[in-house]
Amino acid sequence: MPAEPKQQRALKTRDDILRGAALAFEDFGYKGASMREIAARSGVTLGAVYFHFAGKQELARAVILAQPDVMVPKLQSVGIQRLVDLTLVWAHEINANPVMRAAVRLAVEQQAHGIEEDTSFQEWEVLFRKWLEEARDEGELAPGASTGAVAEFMVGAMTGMQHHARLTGKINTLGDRVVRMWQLLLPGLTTPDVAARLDLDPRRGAA
Amino acid sequence: MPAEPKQQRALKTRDDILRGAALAFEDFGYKGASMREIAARSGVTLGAVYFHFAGKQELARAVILAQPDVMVPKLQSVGIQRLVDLTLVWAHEINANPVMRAAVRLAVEQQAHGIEEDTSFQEWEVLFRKWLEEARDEGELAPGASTGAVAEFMVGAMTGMQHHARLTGKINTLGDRVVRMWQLLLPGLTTPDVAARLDLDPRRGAA
DNA sequence: AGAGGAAAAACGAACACTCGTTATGTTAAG
DNA sequence: CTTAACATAACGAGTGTTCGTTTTTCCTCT
Repeated sequence: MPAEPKQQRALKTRDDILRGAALAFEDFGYKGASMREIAARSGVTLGAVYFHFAGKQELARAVILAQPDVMVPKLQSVGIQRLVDLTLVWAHEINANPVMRAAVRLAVEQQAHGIEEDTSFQEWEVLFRKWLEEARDEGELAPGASTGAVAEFMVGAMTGMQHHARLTGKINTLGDRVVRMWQLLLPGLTTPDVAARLDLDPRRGAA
Repeated sequence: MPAEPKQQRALKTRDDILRGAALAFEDFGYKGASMREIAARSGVTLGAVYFHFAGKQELARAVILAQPDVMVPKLQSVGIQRLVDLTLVWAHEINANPVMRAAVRLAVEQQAHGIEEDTSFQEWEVLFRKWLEEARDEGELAPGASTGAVAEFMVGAMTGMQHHARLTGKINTLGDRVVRMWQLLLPGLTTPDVAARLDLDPRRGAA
């Protein structure tokens, strides 16, 4: 951030740029989205973009960091139901918020462009394992389930599902796909009675 | 292919270029890999690259088409075991063959660059469902399982796992991850006795 | 209240560079 | 000597970024 904004219109255009950048990054990826395309989609000129952001890298990082941490709160459920709700909220947010979609794509493409900021992968994995262990403490998990391995697999599966849904153009089916994932996973993850009383309605994602 | 090769050394350099292109595409993606980088990694100059390939698009398509269809044969197993073996061979091939890794990345990135050639997604999904239905015909599947939904999920999960393993730098753990996927999926997919007699050794991937 | 001015914000042209591609030159094989 | 196989150099378009300029906003002083 080369300048702390001191006028309200600055914040407005800064937001416009962030949204425009998200749209461009989502469509073309980091390398494919040009600063001119970003400026065009933001409704501003190149100079304005460089007034608010130091360069392309920081713009991408700003998009990644703009994904709200709103995901975690708002959920008063506990145990596995909380884990389910987390994925449903994630699915809902993905196809409601373009900034979130761009952030996921950028985080996945990252590696070479010095963004680092693992932000999504290890963070999600840690979060998943945390709730899994809480579920195990409440006796909801099947005896053989390893929380680390399950969390690792779920993070990969979720990003893969998002990828698959985006490429096939059916991003709006993400919620249903998440539900089907749970229907497949639950028998091996928990006891039948726990699985039976879980609420798998994708509409739980809209908090 | 702008020229059918008429000398043997031409075939050698053509292979060098294909391998160099695969390495570059794997590291930087389609847009990020420059023709100069490809030429450098191939040990030749730009002119040689353009003598053997018409352009970047065709070079990428050649890399994709170079992935051997060796996956399907060599497996004399049937039913779900065959499906398991298919994923294990895939995992083994991924971290043994750089051309395969590049092909997967290119196929996943495709979309905008006019490569099309879906080659991986719908094809894999069709293949998976085919073996799933064969497994159901042999009575190995649990009554509630939908072959279409399972195949769709597995394709997404597999590409997601590959992505996750590559980003975290642990591509060699792919086989173990595939095994853990099956351990999670099988309880909800088949009957306990069928699951018990399956062989999940990742070394089955090395045909 | 209203003119003056400084700083903030946005503009737009230009720079240095890399890109994919092509044209031309040079070497090796038959 | 002819042509295939490669090397070298250049072109035009597009890239990220910089910079001088203009416009807008806000604060001050009479």
